[in-house]
Amino acid sequence: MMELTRKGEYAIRGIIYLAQLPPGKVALISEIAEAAEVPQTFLAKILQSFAKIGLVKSFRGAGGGFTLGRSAEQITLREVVEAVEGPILPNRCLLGAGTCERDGTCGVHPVWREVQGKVVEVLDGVSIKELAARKK
Amino acid sequence: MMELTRKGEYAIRGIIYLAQLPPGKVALISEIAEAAEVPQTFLAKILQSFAKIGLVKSFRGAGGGFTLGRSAEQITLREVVEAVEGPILPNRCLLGAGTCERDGTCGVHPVWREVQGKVVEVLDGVSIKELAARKK
DNA sequence: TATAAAAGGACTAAAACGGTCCTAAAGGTG
DNA sequence: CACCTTTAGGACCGTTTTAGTCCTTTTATA
Ligand code: SF4
Ligand code: SF4
Repeated sequence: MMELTRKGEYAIRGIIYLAQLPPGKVALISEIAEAAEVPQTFLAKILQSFAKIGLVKSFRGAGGGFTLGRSAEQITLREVVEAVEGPILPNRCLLGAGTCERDGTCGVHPVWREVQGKVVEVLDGVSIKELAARKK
Repeated sequence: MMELTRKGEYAIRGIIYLAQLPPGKVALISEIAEAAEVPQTFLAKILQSFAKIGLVKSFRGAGGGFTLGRSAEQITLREVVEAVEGPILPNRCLLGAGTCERDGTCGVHPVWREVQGKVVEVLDGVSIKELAARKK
């Protein structure tokens, strides 16, 4: 249960690599992919989607590449994971009231909410900066 | 991320129904399925797998059906979920050392272990008995 | 023996996963 | 301007998982 997909794993590795670069330096997708040991074209898709939401910045043409969209301590692991996997939802009924017609009386519902809360708390508590530093 | 499948949801509903029955009473799969609002043949598969691991007991023939394998307070939500979805694993590398060759130096690894711990803690903390009582 | 269950196995459609590949667009460089 | 570099976007694809159904067999009861 609850497995991170490859996409999520790759995303994290890629963004940590970016965080380990000297600030302002741009990295080629080929460079990131190699360092993070991730399929290049797949990672490209991931970083492109990150660029759209501002998590990273991208530059085209010669001398282009990717950089973090903001400083590494302002990016949490949760953001990265959710950007790629969608919101942390142990069960569908957490999406909104009425998703499950039983949610009013259901005793399990609050348990899922608690699980969600705990996971979010952990993932929100760790920044990419921390992760980048730990690895060095 | 981390979504319970229908199978898991159905399993929980089904087993809670069993827990709400007077002790010793057996329930037909058709009865459970209707009460829990779950596709009958699908639930049958689930309960059959539960019977194999002793989570429920099954009786064939006229007057047969399903009962809990032990008392409801001795069955945790975690057991039910894991029986149907497999172990709680936010990431593959938690399966065992060496699953990811990076796990030695990886700073993210401990985060997943923490997530796993929290989720297991919550799910272990709630028994089917509690859930059955809450719903009544 | 007839009947009433669960058990087991085969099968399926649809979605998600885990990518690849090709073309287009944008930005530098000579 | 032409050319090269690099990301962006879209189409495509094989495999696995999900979410079931259906049919036959076995076991137990009446
Ligand atoms: S039955 Fe309860 S736990 Fe299951 S989906 Fe509905 S509200 Fe959520
Ligand atoms: S890189 Fe780290 S988090 Fe990712 S699978 Fe390997 S050990 Fe786990």
